[in-house]
Amino acid sequence: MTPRKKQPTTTPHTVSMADLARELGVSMTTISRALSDHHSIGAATKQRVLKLAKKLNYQPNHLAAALRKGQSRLLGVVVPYIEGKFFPSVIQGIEQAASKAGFSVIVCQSHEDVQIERRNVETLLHAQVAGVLVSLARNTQEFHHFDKVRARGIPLVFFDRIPASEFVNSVVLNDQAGGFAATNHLLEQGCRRIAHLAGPQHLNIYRERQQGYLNALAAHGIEPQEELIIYSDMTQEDGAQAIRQLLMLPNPIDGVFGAGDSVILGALQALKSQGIRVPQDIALAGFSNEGFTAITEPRLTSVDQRCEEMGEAVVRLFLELSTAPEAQFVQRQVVLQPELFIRESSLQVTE
Amino acid sequence: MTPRKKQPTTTPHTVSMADLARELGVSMTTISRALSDHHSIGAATKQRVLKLAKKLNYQPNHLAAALRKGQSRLLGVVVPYIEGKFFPSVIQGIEQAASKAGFSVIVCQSHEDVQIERRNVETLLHAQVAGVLVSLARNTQEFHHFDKVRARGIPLVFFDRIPASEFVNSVVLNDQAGGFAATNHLLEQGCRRIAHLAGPQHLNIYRERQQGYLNALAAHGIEPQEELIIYSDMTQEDGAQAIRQLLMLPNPIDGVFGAGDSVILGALQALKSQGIRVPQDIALAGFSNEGFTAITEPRLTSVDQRCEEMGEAVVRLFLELSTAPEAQFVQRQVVLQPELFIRESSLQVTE
DNA sequence: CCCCGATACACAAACGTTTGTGCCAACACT
DNA sequence: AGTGTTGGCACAAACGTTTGTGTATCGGGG
Repeated sequence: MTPRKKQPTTTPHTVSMADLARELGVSMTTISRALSDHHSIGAATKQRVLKLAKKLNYQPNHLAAALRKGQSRLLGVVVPYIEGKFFPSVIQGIEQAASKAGFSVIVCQSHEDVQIERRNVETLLHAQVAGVLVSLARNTQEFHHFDKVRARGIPLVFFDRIPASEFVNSVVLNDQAGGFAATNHLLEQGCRRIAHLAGPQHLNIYRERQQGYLNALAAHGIEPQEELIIYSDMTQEDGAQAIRQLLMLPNPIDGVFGAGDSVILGALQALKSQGIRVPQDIALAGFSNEGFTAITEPRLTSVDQRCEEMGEAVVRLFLELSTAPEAQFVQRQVVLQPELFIRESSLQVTE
Repeated sequence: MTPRKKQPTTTPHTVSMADLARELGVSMTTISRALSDHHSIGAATKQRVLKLAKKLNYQPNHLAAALRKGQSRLLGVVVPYIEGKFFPSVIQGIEQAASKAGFSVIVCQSHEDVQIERRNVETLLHAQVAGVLVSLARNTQEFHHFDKVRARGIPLVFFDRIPASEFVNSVVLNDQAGGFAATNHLLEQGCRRIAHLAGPQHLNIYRERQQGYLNALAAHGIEPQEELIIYSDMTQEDGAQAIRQLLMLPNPIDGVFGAGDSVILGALQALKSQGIRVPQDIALAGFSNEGFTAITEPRLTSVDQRCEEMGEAVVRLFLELSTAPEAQFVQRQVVLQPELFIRESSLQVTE
């Protein structure tokens, strides 16, 4: 009875640096340095190591490296949600730029809940990420959960939805320019009484969009009217509700600029159900350039947010922070320029 | 001159188990076991450890644990894309179930490219994930890049888009039942010549949906017609193109079942631009229950895919595989039942 | 001939956990 | 009193890297 070896159903023992070292009769130091192209290793040795590594299909254990070096090649991202167009596109930009720099990306959703946002940040720290990239939940008004990130000396970058009046690094769209462009466009199309469907004012983006709206009115010498500004959470239903409210005003409106596309979609549906023509009676313009803006009838004019550029910019900022740690103490803000996509919902109002 | 201590601008030295041990005058073993609720540690000691850990704000280094234990608490997900509704929702389900089980989730997009898919798998293995969850890219016809995953003994679960004729664990929707339900519904509404906008046949989901279509026809004693089945990549433009082609047939059609919502959206737009009424002249039904199905006019009937349930099921399957490694050698397939959402695009065709 | 600086590599100590094994005391049982 | 059992803890070796320091050999400049 030949003592047959037990089947290696156990862990297939991934090949480690130690194996390479034994095989080549050199020390692990040499292996490590050869693989990371250290200058103190001869070209010939490097070649031998590389060759053997390929032959044995050596896979570096990044965990061990991360443990030893105290930092991983993982990037953590926290976003409110990943439905719609904006965040997926930004994430796409982040992934692309990150992978170029040799980083992988973890994505977490806060679902607009600061509680979950807190947990997400914890999760990411647990995963020993090298950086944390955040777009805030709607109800985040307090930012202590990010202190831990800074305390660990990990770069922290906010994008799009950033903390108000905090000393942070961030990438944002010039929302004010976007709001201005959209409103200005409506004005140029002949609108004179333009309503604004505004978002929660503690979020920078909605404040800025509204400011753009106000500036555009001012630029055309039009006095803003309080009754024309409707605040809400920007859902589709909110948009319909707002329209019902606006239609009850004595002086009819002739245009609406919404700080989001969903709210404008709701407005459009409410208008159509009342038999009001868009854009002939009331012109519409939204914000975000969501996919469905090209589906509705008429198609919706909207402000595009340069999503992928934003993702790339976020990663660039992260890389700067991580290579120059002293830069932690200066505040950086990158501002991207939006672009207005003009479609039928706002065209040919006059003539 | 008091010799003031140098500012600790250096690494804030995160508190480790060693610190706890020193503070409490016990060994690290005790700390580790107390924290993981090991039975050989006294209740009193556990309390002391837990209390101190909280007080010092001890954060476990999961990297070290993963290194030691040879497995992390990270789950890798590869999907073709994260736009639209389906994948975000599935991911949502995955995240939820995973976080309950103490896992975090990394998401990668293959962008429908098998090359990138390969790289994604590599990335995930580098990140030392505990499991790999995949929905295939459109052009993935060969599966060797997944061998490495199995070789490392890491659970591998496919969902929705799964390899044809491979020995794998998977979670899928009963696409055939979905195709049947949609087509059957059109038939019940009075349609008799129903076209099918089919997808790439090497993808299981599209084959199944088509089979459901054929079965429904057969169940009503209707002979399928080759000319009524149009194959494409299922984009919006493909849908419009297909309609143009179908309208040139001598015998007019009275219904269309599309294997996706985008392709049906294109069809709807093409029909409307030709002045053909939906659903009076031609009824429509799609697949996926995308968000925009409730926006179009008329709203689109569509098959819902139980996205979140799928995500949960995927994680459940992963957990089974990882706790019972011998189960690696049996094939498991979970099948979810779809649900038909009936809207105006298919209603009241007759009478 | 001596010293200096490269060049090329090895030693060994980290990084922060987990875990098999060993030790000791206390207790219960025959 | 001797034997077995159990509870409670410590020792030390892993896991797979990275890296500061040490130490040869060699060539060339003084």
